[in-house]
Amino acid sequence: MELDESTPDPRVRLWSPVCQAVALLLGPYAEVVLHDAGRDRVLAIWNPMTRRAAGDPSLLGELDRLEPSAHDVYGPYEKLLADGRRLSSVSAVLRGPDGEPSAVLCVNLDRTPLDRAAALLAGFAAPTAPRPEALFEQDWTERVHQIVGGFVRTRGRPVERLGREDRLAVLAELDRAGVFTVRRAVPVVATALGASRSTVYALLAELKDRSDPR
Amino acid sequence: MELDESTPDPRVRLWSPVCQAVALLLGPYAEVVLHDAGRDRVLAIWNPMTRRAAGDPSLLGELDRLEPSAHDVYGPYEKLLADGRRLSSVSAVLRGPDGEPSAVLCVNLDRTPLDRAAALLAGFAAPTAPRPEALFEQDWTERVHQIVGGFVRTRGRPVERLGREDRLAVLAELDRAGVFTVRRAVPVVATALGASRSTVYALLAELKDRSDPR
DNA sequence: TCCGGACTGGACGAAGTGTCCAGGACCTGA
DNA sequence: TCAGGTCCTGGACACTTCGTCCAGTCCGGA
Repeated sequence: MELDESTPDPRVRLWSPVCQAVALLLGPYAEVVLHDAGRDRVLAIWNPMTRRAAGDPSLLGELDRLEPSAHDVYGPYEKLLADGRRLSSVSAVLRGPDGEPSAVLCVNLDRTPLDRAAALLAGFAAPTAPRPEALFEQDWTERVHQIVGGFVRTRGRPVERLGREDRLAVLAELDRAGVFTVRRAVPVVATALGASRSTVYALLAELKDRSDPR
Repeated sequence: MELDESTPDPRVRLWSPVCQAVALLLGPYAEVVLHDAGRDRVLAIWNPMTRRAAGDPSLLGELDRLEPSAHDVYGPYEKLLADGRRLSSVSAVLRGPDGEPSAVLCVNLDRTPLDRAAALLAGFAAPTAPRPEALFEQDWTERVHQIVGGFVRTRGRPVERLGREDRLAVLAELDRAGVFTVRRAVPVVATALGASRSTVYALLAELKDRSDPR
């Protein structure tokens, strides 16, 4: 475990045993993080999988997805580490005796070994099956223009005359279509929309914070 | 083992040790059958999964699929038992000292437990509702694992034992699938392949200059 | 035991990404 | 016509990701 020794937080003392237990149980492939939700900082961390330590900013957007929920538990949802590892994560809001949120617990489980094991077992002596031939959308540029074009048609006015809301709507659609997971997509979209790169980023930011006003 | 004791066939004495070894190795989920190809009868059987015994007709069409082949080994192919169990089967033509076919060996492996285990592992802590919706290609990470997994299956060896050529082939396939147009794809692929980022780039470069030696 | 090829982590410059800001275009009401 | 908005823009910037390179390590074969 790594702790900020200078400030022995009572919350850490309170929850440390559970965290430690979970960390031990799930072995080297699970990281347990205790967050200070208010300050967006790491309170303590067990089996860290990245370089984060107590006191660091929380990062990783572990607290982003806490949309209202009846129970204080979220997930499991998928996260992707920079080095490519796939994580399954669950989060829980921890409340003090007064019922007020006091910390957030996150458990991040590295799925890679499981995935590998599953693939291994599934492949063991398996019949040489036809490959799951699966192509991506080859020309995503085409797709962008298609979407923009379709939108323009429904609004009945050319790209240059699209208003702010219109552009937001197109961008939302493009985003839903996953266009922005593709490399170099933003400049292409900007051009297709007849807007600048800056504007696209600005609109994108606005979209994000409309759907998740924090 | 069940043998037709009344006719101690020399072929059985000859092949029995191998058969027994295989039967022991693959435990209770594999059946080993020695056929008299000419007479279409069972010569001997280890760990029988059905009621067949030595002397019974071969049934099951185990000898049907022996289309001409350079090597005398066939499969693995899939068979289905009456009770629904999925089998992976391999057959081999066994030849005597004179080079003439003398018997046919079949190993039938019950895949059900493996399939179950694979499903279990794959589902362990799996995200219930992964990331956002997407029309384009929502979980390309999944796709990467599928492609790699499928490939592993055709080669019949786990990821860590793939040779250089194998890896090149997987990468070629991933590339054809357009995986590398996606942001942050390389680290993910590297992890899935159990290789380093450096290696993936190196192999990718080699692929490129094989197809375009300039 | 040594050798050579393949893989690795680390380092690095190049490219791409996202944010910020000081203009400037445009609208709108006075 | 002007003042005060809003929105967009290009440019500058810090930061991340990409792709390359290299010295060191691992490993199988002579």
